[in-house]
Amino acid sequence: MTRKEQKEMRQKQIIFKSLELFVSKGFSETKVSDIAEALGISVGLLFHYYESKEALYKDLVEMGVQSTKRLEAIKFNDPMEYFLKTTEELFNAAEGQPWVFQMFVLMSQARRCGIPEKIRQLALSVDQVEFSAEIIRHGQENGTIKDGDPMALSFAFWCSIQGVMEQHFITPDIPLPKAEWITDILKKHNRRDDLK
Amino acid sequence: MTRKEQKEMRQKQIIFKSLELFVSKGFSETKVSDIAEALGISVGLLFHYYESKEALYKDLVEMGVQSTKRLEAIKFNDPMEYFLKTTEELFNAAEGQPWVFQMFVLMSQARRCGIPEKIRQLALSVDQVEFSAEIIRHGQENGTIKDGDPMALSFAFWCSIQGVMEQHFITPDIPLPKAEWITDILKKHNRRDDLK
DNA sequence: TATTATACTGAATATAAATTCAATGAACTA
DNA sequence: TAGTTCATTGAATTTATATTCAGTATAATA
Repeated sequence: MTRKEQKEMRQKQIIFKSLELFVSKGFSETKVSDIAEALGISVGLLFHYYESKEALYKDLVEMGVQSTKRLEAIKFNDPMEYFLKTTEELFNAAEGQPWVFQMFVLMSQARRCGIPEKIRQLALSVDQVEFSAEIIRHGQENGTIKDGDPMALSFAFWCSIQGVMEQHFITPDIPLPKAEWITDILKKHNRRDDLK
Repeated sequence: MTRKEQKEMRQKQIIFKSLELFVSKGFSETKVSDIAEALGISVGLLFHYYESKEALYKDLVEMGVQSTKRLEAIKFNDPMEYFLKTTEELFNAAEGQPWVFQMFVLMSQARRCGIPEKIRQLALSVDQVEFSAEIIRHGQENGTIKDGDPMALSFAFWCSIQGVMEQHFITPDIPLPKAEWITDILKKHNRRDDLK
């Protein structure tokens, strides 16, 4: 194997394994020795590739920023379609490529206190809530999304996605919800309260 | 002040302040010195009251187990009423008595890896998802709750609550959702797809 | 009031985990 | 092939933090 190949392979190994560990155990709870052990390499080698545990984590958050931005680029005709597509895409990804949604969980983790402030700010720099609130406003105008503070609705939607993603990581045996269940948080249902 | 009073007051101080810190920063990220400093007492005194950081955390989780059980005791006539009442209660509590919902967040934290295994098991011993799935089954029978795997629906509901609670702790400025938005995840809406 | 118990402190110790480093061997380069 | 670079290791070092401890002050008790 050539040097270049070897290096790239190691970097990928390290990135993906540490993502997995950071997401399941958290930043502080994950020891560099855990990562090294999980990869079957020495701790020293980790420091050959990353100058510090923090730098490794920062690289991951930067990856997360990128993939979050990609979420915002999803094309859609109707607001509700955006949320349905996004949710489906995330839930599907959760099955096939674990890293897509691990990323999602990581980003939320990184926004909390207890994370080195610089990295935290980086993670806070992308924010779906505000972005989606704008789309929700359109949906309210064309009558497909229920009334209410768009920020609060957006918040409710994303928190739910977040909650599902995180919990799914902990208990992967419980089946994921259908995307429509979650988007029902936003959807305007034509009233027929008389039934009640 | 009498010795007894003094002791009780200190214990309360320690419990509530450490709950606050553990919830916002996580178990490992919270140093015992952080807690001591936040209370304006010496580190030594903390160890006078609790034999270890772990024991302190365990006490909190035990409190959490109690309050979770209290949630399960809520009286209701109709399944949807249970979920609406529960959600409203939680969201209201989130305003007045922060500890109620801090507890909620703590319990989820405690269920993750990275927490001493014994404590983790304690936190896992109460589980709203299974409990609520049963209620959902009733709701499906009487036609008020949408069709689908009751476990998955219950999971979706509780994960959403979880997500909202956690995020609200981080960004308390964003208004909390209306309880009905969240319960719409479960509610059976009479179809009128022709509109679409 | 004298004695005892205990709330409390700050510094000392132990420990675990991040980081550094000197040494080894395998791939490149001339 | 000889020399250079770099991936790799394992042990040494540093640092951060939990825990312990010897001593002080304040409330209870006789």
